[in-house]
Amino acid sequence: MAYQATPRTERHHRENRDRIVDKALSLISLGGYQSVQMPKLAEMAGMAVGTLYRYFPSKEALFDEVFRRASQVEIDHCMAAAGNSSYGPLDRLVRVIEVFVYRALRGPGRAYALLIEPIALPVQTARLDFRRQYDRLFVSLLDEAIAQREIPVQDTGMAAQCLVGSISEVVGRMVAGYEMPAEPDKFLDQLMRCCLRTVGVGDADSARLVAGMDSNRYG
Amino acid sequence: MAYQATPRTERHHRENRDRIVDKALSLISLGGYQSVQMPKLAEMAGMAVGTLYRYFPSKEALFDEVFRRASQVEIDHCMAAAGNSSYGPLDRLVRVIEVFVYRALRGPGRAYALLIEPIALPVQTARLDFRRQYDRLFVSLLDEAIAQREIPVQDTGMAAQCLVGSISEVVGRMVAGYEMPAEPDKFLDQLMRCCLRTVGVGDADSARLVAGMDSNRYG
Amino acid sequence: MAYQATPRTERHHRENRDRIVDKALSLISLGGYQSVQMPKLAEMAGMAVGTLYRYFPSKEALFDEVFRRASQVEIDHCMAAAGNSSYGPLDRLVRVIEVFVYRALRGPGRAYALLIEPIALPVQTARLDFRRQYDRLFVSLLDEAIAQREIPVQDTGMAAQCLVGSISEVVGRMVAGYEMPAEPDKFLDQLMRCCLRTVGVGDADSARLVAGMDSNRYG
Amino acid sequence: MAYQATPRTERHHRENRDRIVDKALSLISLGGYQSVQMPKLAEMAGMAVGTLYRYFPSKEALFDEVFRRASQVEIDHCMAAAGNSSYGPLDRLVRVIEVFVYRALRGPGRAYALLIEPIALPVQTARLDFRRQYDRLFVSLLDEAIAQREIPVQDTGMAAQCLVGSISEVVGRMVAGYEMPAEPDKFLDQLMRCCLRTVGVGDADSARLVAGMDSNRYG
DNA sequence: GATGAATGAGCGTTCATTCAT
DNA sequence: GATGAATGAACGCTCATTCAT
Repeated sequence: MAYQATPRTERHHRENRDRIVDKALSLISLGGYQSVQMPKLAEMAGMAVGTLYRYFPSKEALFDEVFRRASQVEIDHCMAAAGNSSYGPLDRLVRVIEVFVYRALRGPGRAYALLIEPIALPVQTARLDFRRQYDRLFVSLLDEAIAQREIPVQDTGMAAQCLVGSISEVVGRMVAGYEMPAEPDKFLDQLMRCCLRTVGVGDADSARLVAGMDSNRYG
Repeated sequence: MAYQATPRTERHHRENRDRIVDKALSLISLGGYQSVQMPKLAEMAGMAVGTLYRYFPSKEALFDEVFRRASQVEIDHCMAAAGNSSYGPLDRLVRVIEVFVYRALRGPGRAYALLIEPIALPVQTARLDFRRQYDRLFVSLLDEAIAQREIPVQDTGMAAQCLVGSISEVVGRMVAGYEMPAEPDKFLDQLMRCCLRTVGVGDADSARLVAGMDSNRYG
Repeated sequence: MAYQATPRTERHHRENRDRIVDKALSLISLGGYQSVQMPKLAEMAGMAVGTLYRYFPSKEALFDEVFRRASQVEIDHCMAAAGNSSYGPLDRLVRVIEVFVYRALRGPGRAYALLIEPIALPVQTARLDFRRQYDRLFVSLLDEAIAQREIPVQDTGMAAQCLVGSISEVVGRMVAGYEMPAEPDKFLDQLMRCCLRTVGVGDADSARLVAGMDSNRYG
Repeated sequence: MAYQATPRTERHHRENRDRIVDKALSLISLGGYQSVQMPKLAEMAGMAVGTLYRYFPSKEALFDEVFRRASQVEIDHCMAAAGNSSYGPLDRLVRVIEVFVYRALRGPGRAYALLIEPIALPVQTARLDFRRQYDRLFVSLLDEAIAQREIPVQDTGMAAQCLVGSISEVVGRMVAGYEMPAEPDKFLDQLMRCCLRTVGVGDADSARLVAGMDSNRYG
């Protein structure tokens, strides 16, 4: 056999790395970053402490990776929602926000860790990157919406940041208190109207956009 | 002796307490909450470790005080901007946002600590309180603006949270990177337009509102 | 007035000293030696911490004094019981043991502190002195009993130590657990028989000696 | 390889644990429980502080183990002396007391720590257990002696406590002062007579029982 | 490559004692 | 003589990291 993309050791290595990240994310989702202790994590991942350090030079580097991976999963879900080109850009923006919010509500521990939980400064950079990815997603949708004259001309970079900030603030406050809103749909509806106003869509037009939302679609 | 508001011991006590809080805030502004170690702080404040504990029962209690004091200064500035009743509610909202942003830009370390710096959970509560005070301020201005038909009827609680989130996000990203925007005035102008759109003010009307802004007024 | 045994300052000094010792004994009786903290004690005694150190050079010295005074009170009660010369020496021995046991049962915290509570080594010396005083009391009663042929000739020093040990052990176990025996009178009766056997009095003769016991006599 | 009772790591672990306990007992024997400080102990045991905590979850747990081990050695010696069924129960009682006393005289530091040294309350429980084991040993011998009509019917539980108290008191005073009696044999003889009287054996009969004692037998 | 026992600097906190006022 | 704020050495304990096997 001439070609072997992933020889046994390499696959093994990747599997171990994945297992570490997985278990770390589990711990973080349950008890936050500070609940992760290297010996405990090693045991959960079925390996020795020293082995952890073959895969990650430090706890911080591990957290960075965990953070980036978990973020990427969120981003991917939102990208998927944004990518369905059979809808207009504003409809897709609405879908993205829906996905963001509903996923946060269903995995509040993870959302808390990604959005607001205290973490070492260097990892904060990753959090900023995470948010910047949302920016880019929003910017592209807003630029498209402007091109199609669905919303007025505006500084889309700034608008995107405001969207990220608004959604994070509202969702973050909820998950920080581990309280779910009494009527999630109505709550989301109000948040959505604010977000749409932020990009120049009046409440009259919002009504049509949010009409088709169905919370059961999102996992 | 007719007047002795603060006898020597009382003044001394307050001065020590203030010095501790000051030094702690300095440390926090430079290296974040986690960089504050009681022995180090004691040395900086020119006293023994035990003395720290005469003033604060625990590190956590100290952080709480530091946070609340610093927050209160910010809130007070914004309240002052909101209180000038010779202007309409929207004008005052614009002034509050201006103050919020300019103060953050001039004291980025402090703003970072107040807005986004990782911190122990119990102090997070104080941070939430801090944000809720902004909420209340915004809600009262927005309710007034609705009553005067300056903005459309809306969920002002949600709008207030979105304002806090938007401003915090935008300002926080700046101070997290310790980068100042190239053109602060133009930058603030864009942020203001977003905030105003969020509460239902179109860009056409924004122009008038932001016209009178003068960044030199704020310290 | 030519003679003044206790000038004002001296009386004041003694009163302060007494108050310190009293309060310390209260604290000890409630929470043990380790519950005594100098600042707390100073407050209870209505004086400053520094003043405590004008009366006692160290905490240990204070404990020593407290221990000796409290011991002396116990010893005095037992001496009183031993001193009533209208009874025979064995009757008086029985009375002394009764007093010892009943007082311990009524003030278990104090008894625990005097008999078994862990304490700094130098104060242990005072505890040994305390026990030696009981020795002497027992020795004198036993010598008298031998002279009157109520008990056989024996090493009364050794017998006295065994009495102190037996009573302390039995009482100490009770107060250590803060459990009172279900039937104190019967319990004391059994202990008394053991003690009397130890000095050579058979159970037949014990019966007569313990007959007149009345627990209501002792405070 | 047919036999490997203790693989290297296990043996190593046990050796370390033993070394810690040994060093702790040395420190205790010299300076008492309160003289044991974890950093100091770690140094003496040739390991880091953290390593101590791999073997014992807390200082208290360590003390508990040290106390129980040292106690068990004493108990075992006494049990051995009690178990030689070729002698009658009273003879064996005498042997047990002999062993108790002689061992205390030869290791006064250890005896002091086990019997009277001040110690944290939780470990006091272990000390009480230690004494209760002696109780049980004495009770079984006394019950047997009553069955064989060697001693009169009596409350053997109470008698056992009195024996433990008497012996501890007498031995404890000696070791507390680190003074050895001038004539150990005669001293033991007197103590023995007291103990025997306590269980109802007159001095006349004691003489026979103590006749065969030989202090050189005990280590 | 994997192991996991060992490390030790560092933490927050306590409290008997001191000494300037 | 009295004060009580200040002291600071010492405590038990943690846990990310290392390295001999």
